[in-house]
Amino acid sequence: MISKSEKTTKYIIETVAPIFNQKGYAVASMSDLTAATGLTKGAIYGNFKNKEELAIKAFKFSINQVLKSISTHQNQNKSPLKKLYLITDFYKNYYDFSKKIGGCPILNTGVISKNQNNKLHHEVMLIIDKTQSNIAKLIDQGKELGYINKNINSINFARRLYSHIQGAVFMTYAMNDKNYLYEAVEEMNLIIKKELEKA
Amino acid sequence: MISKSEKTTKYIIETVAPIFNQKGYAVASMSDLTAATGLTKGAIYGNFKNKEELAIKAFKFSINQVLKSISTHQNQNKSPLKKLYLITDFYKNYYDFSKKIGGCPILNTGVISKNQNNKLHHEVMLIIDKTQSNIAKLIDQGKELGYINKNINSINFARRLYSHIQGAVFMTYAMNDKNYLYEAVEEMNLIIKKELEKA
DNA sequence: AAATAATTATACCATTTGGTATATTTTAAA
DNA sequence: TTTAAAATATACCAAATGGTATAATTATTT
Repeated sequence: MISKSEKTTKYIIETVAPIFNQKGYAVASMSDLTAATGLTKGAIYGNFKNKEELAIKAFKFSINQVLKSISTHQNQNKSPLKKLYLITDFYKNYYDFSKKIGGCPILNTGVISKNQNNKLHHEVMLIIDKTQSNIAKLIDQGKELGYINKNINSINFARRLYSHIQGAVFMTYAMNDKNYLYEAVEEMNLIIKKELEKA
Repeated sequence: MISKSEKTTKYIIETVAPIFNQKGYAVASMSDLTAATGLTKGAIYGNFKNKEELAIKAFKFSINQVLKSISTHQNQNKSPLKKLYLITDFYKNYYDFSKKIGGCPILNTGVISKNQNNKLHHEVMLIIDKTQSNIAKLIDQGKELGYINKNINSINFARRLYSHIQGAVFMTYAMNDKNYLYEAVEEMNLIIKKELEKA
């Protein structure tokens, strides 16, 4: 059975995640967190060792929200190639989607934690690695099934795709302009068609 | 003649710029700044209205360092098309270059100031706009001189170029891997060749 | 329902925050 | 070189920081 404290632990993480995502570990203050949750420091420190532990769990929660949504979106189709297109398609709505969770956790935490918090930065690297190798696996599957050109470097292509999209995510946020994402997705789709798809 | 205070004002800005660039406006504390400069708060507040004014001037200083270097690099050649290639070429060394000034000021300030400091965020947007229109102008000149395809949208291409490179800048920093920049530059060069250059 | 255990609130801690008034020093002008 | 002005250092301020010990409250078990 689910205990009371497990509920509040979950509640704290969910409530606090967007704040850490927006402000970063250092700037998100305990009073920000108590104000948002309606709880006291006693409650928060009763459920988490310190601010850092909470920040890391909050980051993982935010990331999971993104990964789950991508995964769900992907499952619209079984074909590895179609799944690739569904990934780029997902990012068409990424501005609105990520706004709800306080921005892109990879971009924000990636930049903010770089010179501030090694543990958080490490988490970011793990997620990027994981995401890229998932894309690479998809490409490999496409090769196996004969949809994708065999002489293309899967992990290389995954890196290009990810880098390209994250650039658009940054630009969209920095300039408040969704078109960067739209344009990048269009461009990536063309590249997938030209370079990956077998004639 | 250059007064003493003008010197210290300049000295403070230069010394403090990398700190703001790394930590962001809020996290860079006055004691960080006094420690780095070897000056006291009295000296700093005697030369700047408050921390925010200093942060903005520091950002402008950091940006100017980047823009000047790009400009110098570009001046190796007169041809607009060659200048475009020199821009992408500049970013091959951007990891090492920007490291010296505390990271990429556009990326860092763009992300960190987004939900924190409107004035800084505004400065970021101005610089991105300016940079993109400079690239667009170069493309337009290339059209005039007959080197570049006339039916290509200059500002659109500038946006793509900038977005692409900033993505690689982010990835390079987040992953401590210069290859993202190398790969993006290679890809951009191919795109310039294929889409811009007249046959 | 009573007793125990787990959870949350309160009140506090030392330290640090940005900023300022004033004293001291240094610079530039006479 | 003396004097006025400008710049820097010192000492302080109230407010906020992360964190903790303990008291009060709520869940859970018996």
